[in-house]
Amino acid sequence: MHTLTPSLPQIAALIGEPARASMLTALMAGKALTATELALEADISSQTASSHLAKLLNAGLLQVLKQGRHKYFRLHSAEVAALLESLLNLSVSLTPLNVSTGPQDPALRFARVCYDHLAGELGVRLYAGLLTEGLITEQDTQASLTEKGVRFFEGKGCDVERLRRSKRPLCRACLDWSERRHHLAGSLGYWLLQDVMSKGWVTRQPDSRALLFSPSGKRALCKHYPLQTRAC
Amino acid sequence: MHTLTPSLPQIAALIGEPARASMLTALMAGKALTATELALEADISSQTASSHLAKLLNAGLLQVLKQGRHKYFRLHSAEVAALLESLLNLSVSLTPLNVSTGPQDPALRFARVCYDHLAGELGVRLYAGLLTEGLITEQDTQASLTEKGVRFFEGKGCDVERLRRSKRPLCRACLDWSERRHHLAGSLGYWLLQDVMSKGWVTRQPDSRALLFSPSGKRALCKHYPLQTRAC
DNA sequence: CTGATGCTTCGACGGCCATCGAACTATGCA
DNA sequence: TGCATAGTTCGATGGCCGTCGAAGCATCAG
Repeated sequence: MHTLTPSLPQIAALIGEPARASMLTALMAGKALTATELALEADISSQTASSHLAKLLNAGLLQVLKQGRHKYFRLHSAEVAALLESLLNLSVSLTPLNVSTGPQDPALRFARVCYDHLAGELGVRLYAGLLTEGLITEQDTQASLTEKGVRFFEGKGCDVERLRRSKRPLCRACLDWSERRHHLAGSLGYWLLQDVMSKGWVTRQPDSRALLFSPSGKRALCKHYPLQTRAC
Repeated sequence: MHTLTPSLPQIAALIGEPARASMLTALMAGKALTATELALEADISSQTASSHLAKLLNAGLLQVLKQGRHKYFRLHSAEVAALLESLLNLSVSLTPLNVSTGPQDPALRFARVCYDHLAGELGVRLYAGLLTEGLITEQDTQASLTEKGVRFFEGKGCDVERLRRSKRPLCRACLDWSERRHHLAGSLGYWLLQDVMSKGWVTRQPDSRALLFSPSGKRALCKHYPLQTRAC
């Protein structure tokens, strides 16, 4: 429960502590994690983690779900995720271009989860393909589904109208951490990731944001979605 | 110049210090301010302010412009402003509804500048009016100009296509600090404020984010733009 | 040159808070 | 019932950093 109404600098200070920032970015993957998992993620003791998590809860940045002797934490709302995302984007945009960006792990660079949608090289190529096929249009960080795009996704079994009625924006362009180009976020980005996961084309690597594509899954993705070729 | 590439928690920690947060939010008004003005704003000595400003500059959050013996600071980019805005929005949305929100000054509550667009009661009523007239549509924080809206604004002398080509999004719904309802942001929001200011309907109060509408200016605004009535 | 103003650097002080050991409670398993 | 594990509370320690006084540059006015 929130005891004090957190002000802007208080929220920023909470995120400004490296251990807490580690936990929060770990939760960007969208999965709920336990206190010990988060302690490992941040490389701190469980006591310290407990104190941090209490503060984040108290400020309303996290939700908690008790299950037996475990406590599962997740981000409180999409607004919190959006804040973390804009922080991440800013830190990326402030980083000089000559240093290598993002994670080193090739699997992470290739395909990973960003909060709840597809990121990495594959996410960027998919977004670019949707754009060149005229299925979405872009104006800065604001993307919209075209008429053609609506027909395309409904042909894949997506209830676009239902997504549109949800609280989150339908399409958003999210700046990719490692690629520095946009990938698809928003409720449609969420639906898309769910779709390719439900079809078994991809599986989540345990304890990581990385996504593992089977060879056949990768072929299927290329066939059913317009991926831009690597070259460009 | 940026010596180190600031990471996410570093950026957050910079904003998390109350004095620095004061300076940054003061700069949200869009005007460039001198070091002493910012020191006054944050209620700290000039030495301390100098140290804070050096850190913000070094992290790439601010730009500086030397003019004689003065230094004018402003936010480095629209991305920084967007980050501050999402922080502000989150702190508003986390604040319980039973406490009075936003500034006490009635002039500030009525009309003020939010970075570079119109906020306050008038901004909220204008946004609602645009919505009910079908000039814009809204899906969560994503607003778009309708065909009718394009014709409306072009009739007012706005080059919508040019705005669309700018780096910023054309329309954005920005959660109003005092009113807790949306007002119009994005490049169109910027154009609109410039328009009403160039027409002399409103003037900026010196050293404040408040906007002063003359009686005739207010009438003109009501006549030329669809303001929602106070009641709703 | 002289004085005034804007801003910076240096150094010392002080407070806040992240950290972890130790001890404790709560849940699950056999 | 007893042991193991998850999580919390308390207290002591230590480090980081915001703060301002004093002194030092730079710029401008005369």
